[in-house]
Amino acid sequence: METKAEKAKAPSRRTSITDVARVLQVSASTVSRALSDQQDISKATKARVRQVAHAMNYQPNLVAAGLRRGQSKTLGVILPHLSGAFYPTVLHGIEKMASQHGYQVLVCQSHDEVRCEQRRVAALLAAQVEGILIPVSATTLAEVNHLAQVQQAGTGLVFFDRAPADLPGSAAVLLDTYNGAYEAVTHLIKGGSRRIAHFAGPQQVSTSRNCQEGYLAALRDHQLPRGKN
DNA sequence: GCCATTTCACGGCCCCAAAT
DNA sequence: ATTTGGGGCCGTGAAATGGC
Repeated sequence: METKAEKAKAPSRRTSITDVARVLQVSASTVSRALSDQQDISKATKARVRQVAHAMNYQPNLVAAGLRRGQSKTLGVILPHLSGAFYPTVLHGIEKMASQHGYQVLVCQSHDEVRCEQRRVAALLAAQVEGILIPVSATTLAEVNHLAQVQQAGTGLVFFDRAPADLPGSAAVLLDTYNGAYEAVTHLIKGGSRRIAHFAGPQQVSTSRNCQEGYLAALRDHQLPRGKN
């Protein structure tokens, strides 16, 4: 019967630093240090290790490294969807900054649905991500227990674009859509475009409630009737 | 046979000791 | 002083072991 050690040597297993070390007849420690370019390894050894590792198609196991370090160097991003221009642009910025700081990014979609968002949050916590960036789904605003669990786990949590109102202690990067809409309408009115300013209804202005409220507040403050609907 | 407990393996990093 | 080796550790799950 096959032993555990023999199973571990199955040919389908991916190449580890132990395999590279065995070929080079050095220790796994030496391979690890050579591949991470530490100073206390000779140039000749580094070159040999890299050559053999490349030839054996070695890929570092980030899970194992994170296990020892106690950090995964991975961030999770949960987006409602990947369509349109906004979220892909934000994701590009997140990945760029994460990469600059040595972090990987895991991206999931919530499909703008709280149940799906809960599953994605659980999966990212299980993957030991160090932080989660998320614009909460449209149906999450009244149901934030899964997000509170992220905080309780000591995992970083940053909202962007949309954030729940009743989750103290969380960080958020938000667009000021209320004041943006208010300022835009005020600018039109002061520029003499009173008709243009109240031509549309709030739902034509934006799907964002904040934006709609800013629009309506500006009309009210400048004593204009609200738009079509 | 079933259940609970213990042991082991996984991959890579860190620290200390030993060799040169 | 520099380079390398070896053991321990991390969290999890599978396998082995023991007791009933």
